[in-house]
Amino acid sequence: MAKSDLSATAMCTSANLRKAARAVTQFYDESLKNSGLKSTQFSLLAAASVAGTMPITRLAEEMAMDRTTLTRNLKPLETEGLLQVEPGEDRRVRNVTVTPEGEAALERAAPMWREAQTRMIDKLGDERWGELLRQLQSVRRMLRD
Amino acid sequence: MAKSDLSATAMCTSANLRKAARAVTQFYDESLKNSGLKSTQFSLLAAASVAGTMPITRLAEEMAMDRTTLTRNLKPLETEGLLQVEPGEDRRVRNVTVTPEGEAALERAAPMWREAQTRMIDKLGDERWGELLRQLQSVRRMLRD
DNA sequence: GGAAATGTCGTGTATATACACTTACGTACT
DNA sequence: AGTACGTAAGTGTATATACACGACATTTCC
Repeated sequence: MAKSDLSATAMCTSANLRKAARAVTQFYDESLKNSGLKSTQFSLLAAASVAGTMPITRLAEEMAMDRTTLTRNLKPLETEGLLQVEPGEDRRVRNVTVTPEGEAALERAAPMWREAQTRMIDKLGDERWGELLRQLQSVRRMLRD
Repeated sequence: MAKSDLSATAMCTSANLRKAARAVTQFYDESLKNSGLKSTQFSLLAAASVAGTMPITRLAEEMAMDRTTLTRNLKPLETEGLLQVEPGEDRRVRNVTVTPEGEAALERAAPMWREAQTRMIDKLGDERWGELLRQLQSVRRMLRD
């Protein structure tokens, strides 16, 4: 690869996505600092809350996350008592449920998340922000097919 | 946070970015499978190659990555002999340089990366892909200011 | 010339991410 | 009943990510 070929650095979809994800995650983490939750944990907890009781594999699909990654990510939240993982009827399955403590933690964190979200939208502008979200969803949809 | 409030899951900029980043990184990793490099390593090596010899902190800024993260990410590449980290004139500084072996590894991986990139652009369409990249760069620019 | 401030870096710790492999359960077929 | 296949999940291993802290080098300022 010639030294002058910038495409793999400047144009790589994957690298650009990760780069932006790092920057934005730090931005949200800054706001969530005093919530006791990181962005990743807040997202996971919120997703689990909305989903209700749900097997690990299905929740992993929702999050576009490897199943084994989810298993590890559940650990700290489970330790904190924010969610529960219990066997289902089918004893192969383990179901994830947000505990009342988990819901309370979400309630506490929500305003901080909202503050970050608002600042983000202000910075980007409503228009551009909406477009970005559409693009991201579009990407995921394309990769599923 | 009410159970019906989907905004923190469906609309969170941070969560959506990470989600897309996971999906796309896996997509690129699939293509890079036989290169011996992961997406992250390929990007880092490519960035270091383009940058030439450069201190860790400066390279970290280029990559919008925490300095200490970069330090850890350099390890496997250094172990493989793909890059070198050496003290500079200013003895606080440690300079990163891609070795000839590293350049060779980039050459070998480049076609696989290009294949993923092409498939990606095909899937999204030129128009939408360009728009996505602009959005991502826009986000990073906004966060710097 | 020496103290104080600043700049560059590594490590300890904790979480996030995913692949390969294994284990255990359920279902269908004979 | 028993085998074969498929499904759900955990673990081992390796890398990615970042914060708090401390070590050491340079610069600044008296």
